Amino acid sequence: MNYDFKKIEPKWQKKWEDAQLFKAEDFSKKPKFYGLVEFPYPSGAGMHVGHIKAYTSIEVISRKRRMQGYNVLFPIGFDAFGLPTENYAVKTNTHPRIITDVNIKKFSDQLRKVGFSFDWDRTIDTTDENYYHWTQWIFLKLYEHGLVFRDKTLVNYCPHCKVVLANEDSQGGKCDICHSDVIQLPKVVWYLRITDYAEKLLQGLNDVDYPENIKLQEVNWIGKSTGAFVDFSFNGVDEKIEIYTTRPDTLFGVTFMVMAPEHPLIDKYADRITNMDAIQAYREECARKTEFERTQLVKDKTGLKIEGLEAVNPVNGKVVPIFISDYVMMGYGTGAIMAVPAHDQRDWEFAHKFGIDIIEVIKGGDIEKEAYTGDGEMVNSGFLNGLTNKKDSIAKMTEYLVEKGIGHAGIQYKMKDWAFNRQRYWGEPIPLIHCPNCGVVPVPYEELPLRLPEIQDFEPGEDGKSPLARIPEFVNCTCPKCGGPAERETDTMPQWAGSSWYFLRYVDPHNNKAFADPEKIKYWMPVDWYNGGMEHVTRHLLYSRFWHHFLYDIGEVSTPEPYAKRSAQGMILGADGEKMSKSRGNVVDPLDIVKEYGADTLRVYVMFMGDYGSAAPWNDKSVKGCRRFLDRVGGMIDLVQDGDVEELETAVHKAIKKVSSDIEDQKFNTAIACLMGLINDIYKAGKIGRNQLISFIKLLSPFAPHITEEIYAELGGEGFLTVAPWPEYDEAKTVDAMIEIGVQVNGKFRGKVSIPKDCSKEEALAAGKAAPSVARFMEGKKLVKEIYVPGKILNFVVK
RNA sequence: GCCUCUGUAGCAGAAUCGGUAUAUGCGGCGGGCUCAGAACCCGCGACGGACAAAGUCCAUAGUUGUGGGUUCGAUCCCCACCAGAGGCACCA
Repeated sequence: MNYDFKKIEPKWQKKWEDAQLFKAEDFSKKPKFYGLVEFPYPSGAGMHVGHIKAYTSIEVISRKRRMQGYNVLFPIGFDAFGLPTENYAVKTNTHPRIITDVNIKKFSDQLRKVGFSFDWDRTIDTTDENYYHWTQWIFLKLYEHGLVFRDKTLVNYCPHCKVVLANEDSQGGKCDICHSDVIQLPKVVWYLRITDYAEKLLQGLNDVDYPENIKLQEVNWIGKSTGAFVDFSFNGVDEKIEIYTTRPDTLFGVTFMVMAPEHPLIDKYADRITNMDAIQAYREECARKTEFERTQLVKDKTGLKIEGLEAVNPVNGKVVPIFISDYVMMGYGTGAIMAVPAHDQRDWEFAHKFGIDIIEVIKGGDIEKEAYTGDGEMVNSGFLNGLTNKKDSIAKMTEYLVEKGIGHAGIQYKMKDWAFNRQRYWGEPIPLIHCPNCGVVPVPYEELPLRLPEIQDFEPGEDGKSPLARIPEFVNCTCPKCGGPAERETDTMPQWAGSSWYFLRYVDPHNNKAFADPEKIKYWMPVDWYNGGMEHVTRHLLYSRFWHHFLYDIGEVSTPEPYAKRSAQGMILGADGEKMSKSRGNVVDPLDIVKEYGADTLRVYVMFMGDYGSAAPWNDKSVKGCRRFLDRVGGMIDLVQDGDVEELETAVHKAIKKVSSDIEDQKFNTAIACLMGLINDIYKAGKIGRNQLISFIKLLSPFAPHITEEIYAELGGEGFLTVAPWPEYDEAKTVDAMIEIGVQVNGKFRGKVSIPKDCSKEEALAAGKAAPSVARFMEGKKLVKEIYVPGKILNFVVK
C-alpha cells in the first residue's frame, strides 16, 4: 500500500502556500505562539540532517498550536555574513553577494521540500542592507550608552583566517573556523561591555524555562565569585597593590605574593628591582607559550622572585616575598594574588617548588601532603582563632578589612568582554569614524545603513587589516562633528552580530523606520519556544540575551529576556556512531532521503530516532521502518467504516492523551511509538471508524503533514487537516474496564490477575489469593501483611 | 583537576509517585503469499542450566554497568566503585 509521495508532497505544499495557512497575523485576537529555530548559515553544502532535526521539533509544536487555535509565528531566515562565504569568494573569485544569493535560494528550496510550515513572507537575510541597517543602529545605541570601547591587548589571532577571534571562537587554542592554532597578538580592538550585564544575565536565568544543564553552563561561563579586595603594600614604598581573594579568612596564612608577569606596577618600580633583565626574559617566555602549552603545563608551575621589592601583609605587618608567575593572569581580578599555600593547591605547588613557608591557618587537613580547602578551626590567625565556620570567619575578616580601610567585599566574573571586530569584508561595517580632531565619532543615525562597498578583491590584508582599508572611497569621509577630513573604521562586525537580534526583526521584517514596531514587539515577544544547539549556549544565546537586556534597559523592547523557553536537540551521528563529516564519508544528505522515501518519512524518522536531546546514530534500515509505518497509515483507508470501532475506542483516547502530552514534553519518539502501537491494534482489528481514523491522522499530522492531508481529502474532510482542530480525549475512555494487576509474594512477582478497574480492596485481595500461581507460594505460610496499591500491585508478605 | 549528564535485549530506545522491567522501531527466528523476492502479511523470541520441542524441572532462583544499603517491594532513593559523553580549565 505505497503512497505516491512524489506526487502528493509538492501538491499539498503548493495548496498550503496558496491558502496562506502559515501566515502569522499581527494583533490577532487568538492567543499567540512564537516558535523559533536558529536560522541557518547558508553554506554551499546545503542542508544537513542536523538542520532537519533542529527545525522539526518547533515545526511539530507550531503545527500542533495552529490546530489548537493559536496565531502562530514560525519564521525562518538566513545568517549569511561570515567567513566561509568570504573564503569561498576568495577561492573562486566570485562576489560573496552572488554566492550568498545562490546559497539562500538553495536552502529555501530544500526547506520547502521538507514541508516546513514557515511564514515565508517574513524571511530575513542578515546581509541585506535593510537588515544590517538595524544591526548598525543597535551598535550605535550600545556606543551611545558607553558599552563599546577600544582597548589594546593581546588578542587571539588566527594566522590562517587572518582574523582576531573572541575567546568563545578560539576555545582550546584552536580557531573555531579552520581549527588551526591561534596565536596571541597585540592589537587595538573594539569590545562590547557584556561584563556590565553579567549580573543581569545571571539573574535573568531565574525567569526563563531553560533546561538545567543549559542554565548551569551559562552560570559557569559567567563564573561569578564572591570574595574581597585587599590592599597590600610594598615594603618601604607608599603604594597599594590590590589583590582579589575568595578566602580573606586565610590572610594570616599568606607567605608570599604573586603578580601576573605583565602587571604594570612592576614597570613602575623597575628602578628598584634588581633582576629586571630576568623578569623581561620570563615575560617573553610567557608570551611565546601557546594556549596549548599553557594548559599542558598546569602541573608544572614556573615563576621568578622579584628582587628588591617585598610586600607587606596588612593584617599582621608581615613582610613576604613577591613572585611573578603566569599562573596569575592580568585579565582576572587585579592581576595579583596573596598566596596561601596551606589552603590553595596552586599556591601549595608553587611554594613547594620554590621552598617557601607553608603556614596552616585552618585545621583539618595534612598540609604536608596537599593544600586543605575544607572547613575547620582557625589557628595562627589572631582575632579569627577558634572560629570553625568558613562563612563566619570570612564575614569577620571582611568586617575588619572595612573597619581598617584596607579592603572590602567584592565580586568577580570569569566572563570576558566581547571582542567585536573582524578584519574581513563580508560583515556589517562598524559605523564609527576616526577624526584627527574629535577622536572617535559615531556615524549619524540618519546616515545608516553604512553600506558595504562593492569591491573586487576580498583578499584579507597581510597587515591584519580589512580589505575595506584598501578602498579610499570608503575610508575617506568628513567628520560629522567638525566637518574636517576623517577616516572610517574599516573593521567589520563578527558573525554573531546579526544573530543577536534577528528574532526581533521577524515580528516586523519590512519596517524601514525602526528595527520593529514597538506594538508588534509587545504583541509577539517574548519568543515562546526557541530550539537550537548546545554549542551556542555560551555564545549566541548569551550574546542575544545581552543585546535584548540592553534594548530593554533603553526602552526598546517589552521584556528583559528574549526567550521564554529554550530546548536543545541532540546531534545526529553517522551510521558508524561518529560525528558526521566529509572526511569520514558518513554524511547523510537530507534531500536524498526526501527523494527516496519522501519528506514525511524523513520528518518522522528524525523525530523517532531516539530521545530528542540525545545524540543518536543514523540508521538507514530504521528510516525504511518509518516509511513502512507511513505505508501502513495510507493503507488504513481500506479499513474504514462509518461507525466507531468499539474495541479501539480506549486505544484511540489513550493515544490522543499520550501524543498530546508527549509533544509538549518533546518526547517525540514515544509519541510516534504510541501511534505505531495503535496502528498495530487497528490492523489487528481489521477495521477503523471514519472519525477514529481522522483522530489518528490529526495526531500524526504535525509529523507527517502530507500523507495525512491526502488521507483527509480522500475521506472527504472539509478544509485542510493542517488547521483542523486538535483532537480531544475523554479521560473516562482512557482507562480499561478490566485491568491486569501484578501479584507479589514477599515482593517477588508471582502472577497476575484481572480485576475491574474500580474494585474494592477486599475483592482485589481475594482475587490475588485465589490465583493458582500465587496460592502455591503462600501454602503453609503465615500471612503477615497485605499490600494493595489500586491499579498498581498486590503484595502478600508471608513467613 | 572541577562541574554536569549517561549506563536497560544484538542495536536504537520505553517505563508520572519506588509497584507486572523491556513499549516502539531495526536486526534475528518461524510461517504465509509468490515462479521468485531484500516487497507485503501473520506469528515468535530476547534473562542461567537440563530435554528435540510444547512443556516441565533445577527454583519460593536470577535479572536494568559493578558492589553494598534503605524498603513489603528498587531501573527509580542513599553510599562506594567502574565505564562513557559533554562543559570549564592555573578564575585566586
